[in-house]
Amino acid sequence: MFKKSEDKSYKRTLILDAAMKTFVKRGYSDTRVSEIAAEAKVAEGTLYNYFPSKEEILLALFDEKWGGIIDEIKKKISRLNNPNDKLKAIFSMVVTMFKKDRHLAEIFLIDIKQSSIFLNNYTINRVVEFIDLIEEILEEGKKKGIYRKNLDTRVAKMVIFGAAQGILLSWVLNESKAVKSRTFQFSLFRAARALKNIFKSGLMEERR
Amino acid sequence: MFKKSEDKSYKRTLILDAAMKTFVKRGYSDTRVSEIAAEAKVAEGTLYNYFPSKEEILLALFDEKWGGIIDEIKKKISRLNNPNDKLKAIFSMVVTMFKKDRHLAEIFLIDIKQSSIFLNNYTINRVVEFIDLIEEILEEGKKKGIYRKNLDTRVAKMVIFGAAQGILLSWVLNESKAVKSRTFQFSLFRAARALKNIFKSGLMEERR
Amino acid sequence: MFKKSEDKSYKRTLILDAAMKTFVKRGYSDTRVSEIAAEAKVAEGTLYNYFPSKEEILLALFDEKWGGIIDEIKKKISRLNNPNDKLKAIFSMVVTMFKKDRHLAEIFLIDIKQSSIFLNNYTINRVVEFIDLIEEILEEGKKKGIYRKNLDTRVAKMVIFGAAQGILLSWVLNESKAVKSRTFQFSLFRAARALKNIFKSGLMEERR
Amino acid sequence: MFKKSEDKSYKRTLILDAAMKTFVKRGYSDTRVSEIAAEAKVAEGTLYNYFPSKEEILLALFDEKWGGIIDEIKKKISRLNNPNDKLKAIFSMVVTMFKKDRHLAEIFLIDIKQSSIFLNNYTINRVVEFIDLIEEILEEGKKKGIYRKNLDTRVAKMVIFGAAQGILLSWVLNESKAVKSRTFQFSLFRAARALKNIFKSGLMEERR
DNA sequence: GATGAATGAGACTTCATTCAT
DNA sequence: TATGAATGAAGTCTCATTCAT
Repeated sequence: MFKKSEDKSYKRTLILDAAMKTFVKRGYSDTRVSEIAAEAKVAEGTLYNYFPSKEEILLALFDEKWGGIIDEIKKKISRLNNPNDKLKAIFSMVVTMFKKDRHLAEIFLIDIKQSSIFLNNYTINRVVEFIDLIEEILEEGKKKGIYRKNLDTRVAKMVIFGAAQGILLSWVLNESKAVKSRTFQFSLFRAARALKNIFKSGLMEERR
Repeated sequence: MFKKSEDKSYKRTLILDAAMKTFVKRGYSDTRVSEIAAEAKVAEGTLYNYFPSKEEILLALFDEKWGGIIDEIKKKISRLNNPNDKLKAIFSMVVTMFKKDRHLAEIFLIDIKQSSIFLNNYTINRVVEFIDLIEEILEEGKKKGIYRKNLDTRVAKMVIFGAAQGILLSWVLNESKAVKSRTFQFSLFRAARALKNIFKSGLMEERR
Repeated sequence: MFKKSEDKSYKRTLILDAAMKTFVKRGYSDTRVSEIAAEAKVAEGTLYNYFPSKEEILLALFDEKWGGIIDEIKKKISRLNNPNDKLKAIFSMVVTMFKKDRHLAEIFLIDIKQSSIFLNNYTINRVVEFIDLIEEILEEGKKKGIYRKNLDTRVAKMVIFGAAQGILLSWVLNESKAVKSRTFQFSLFRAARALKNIFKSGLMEERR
Repeated sequence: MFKKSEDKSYKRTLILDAAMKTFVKRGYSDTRVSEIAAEAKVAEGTLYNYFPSKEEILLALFDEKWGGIIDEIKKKISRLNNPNDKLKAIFSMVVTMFKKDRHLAEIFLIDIKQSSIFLNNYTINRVVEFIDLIEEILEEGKKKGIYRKNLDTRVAKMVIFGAAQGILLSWVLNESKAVKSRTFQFSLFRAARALKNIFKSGLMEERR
């Protein structure tokens, strides 16, 4: 009762959350509409009162969940000057948000290449937007003499993005306990700190 | 004719190559058995003379293609001493192989998390094996005083693995031309060199 | 307000009219209950306060709209003696009514054979009643020596009924403009006159 | 075995025949794909090896069954001169064909107005083609002084077409035994002869 | 009574797998 | 062994009907 009146799109959110959970767990193609419905605790038909198709659920998911993050990130870093602080702010926000909304982390990992849904679709652009944002910061840092003159920013942005994905993957798999290995055992915050160090100083021991 | 008699599993290879190409292009779930058959230029029924199911094709693929790489990598780095050289050798081999077999690069990108096929399955272990190989090298480097004492190797290995994935993604997307953006414009070799620099010295300008 | 209180079954009529319009436009099976509700400007649930099911709406429609016509026709021709006048009266009434209520014409065209609803159902009997009425008139005309002795009345009634359907179809299609062809271009009254001539004298030039 | 090799599109024909039977019995929208499959004694999936959708089955049906008749009719009447003979030939062929292929008669009765499939679709043109063919013959008859000068050919063609439909409807319903009434009891050939008489001399007793 | 969101049975269609040739 | 038509389980989606408000 309470929740319902609190937000007239309560069910819509329920469905999006359920979809996110299942898309991430099994992948888009292997997720059954019936699974999303069961997870959301509504009838299958109800999904179609809120979204015209399974595909539109995925697109809405990207648009609303992921798009929101980017907008927040952009607002935040616009108030910062130092490129280092900006990158740090980005990671800090991403990590914080992911800690808050576990499934958000997982959407970061959905394979953006495979599905033809994404290509020729503006949704992927929100991801590209994020990636290009990193490149801008790196370029700015080069101009200000903070980053190496010979830093290849086009490569670096993918490295940073990939690295972030890799860490999240570890974290997600670690908690899902699906894989038992030394590989996956760490806290997200500790990982973010380690990541910062790697990009700050590389892997090498300080030369004297 | 000739080829056929040369190797009694000629068709098997044909099918595996076709499967790799299509799995990578459309993802495992979105690939139709008929597509694999068409790509391999055999009848659908023929596939089932060589593999008991579609899933087994994927497993064989990982096992033979990817597994082969790991074995080669292990052999190669066992002859090296310096951890830096080992990492460099790994990347060099991966890059070279990917240049040679374009689709191999793409399999690297198949979402290893999504498919429930992979979890609870020994196949993922070949990937984990690769990732853990990196950790071993990093640990060795720490012991030898080459890498920072405070390097979190569990994080670092995922960062390196993710970074490699990110670069490959750029490369693959770049050539598919599906996405137009500053994001994806570079050669694989240049990228590998840039990656090395990032991990060697970080992003920062050398302090004097 | 006024209309509402004027007739406690005001909504019932609204719904029947809306149903007729949509059944005719799209056919019974392809008409959605939601379309009827929208056309009637009531909520879907409201329909079920007046009719127990979609099917019952169709049956009520036939019964009340079509049945009314037949009753009127029967009353009218009971006051006539000459079979020719009777047939003429029938056509005249049908044409006049169709001009007044466009959709009534269309219901005449609903395929009475297709829907299993109609078979084993008394509704079709109102149509059969109409058809048999024609036969009775023809038989009467034969007895009175007005129609040919060798006229096969069982065939003739279907011919007349079919002819009337054909003309209405032309008229309806003509106005819907859906089909562009010489086929469909004429006024209903002119058509009725032509129909009369055909049945009066056949197609042939008068022999002298 | 035998049948199969006799015609490589044996199954296709089976399916078309089954579809015709069921479409006619229940109407297009109320026919389930599973019913067609059952009638054809093949699996549901098999239908989709021959037709891309249920709708395409209907279109193929019209095109091949109905289209074939029109072509044959056109060829036949092109060898005749007298408009009366032409009309007679048309009816004779239609009747003969319908006697041979019972279901063909029924397709003649499928509601050509309801389904939006037919409008804006060339299929309906085959029906219109048939109807216009009648008009041409009537016009020719007028020019040659065989038919009445004041015959409205646009009306007459619909009357003739409607009449033919009416007769076929009687015949079909008669055999289906679904409706018990004096209405439907006659042989097709006798009906055709009666039809000819009606159009030749009208309903009226010969005036002396 | 009126509403329209929720429901779920059942429709069309896909596609991995089988099997007769 | 190779083929590809046939199969049918299972998927996505529709829509008549119900029911809480």
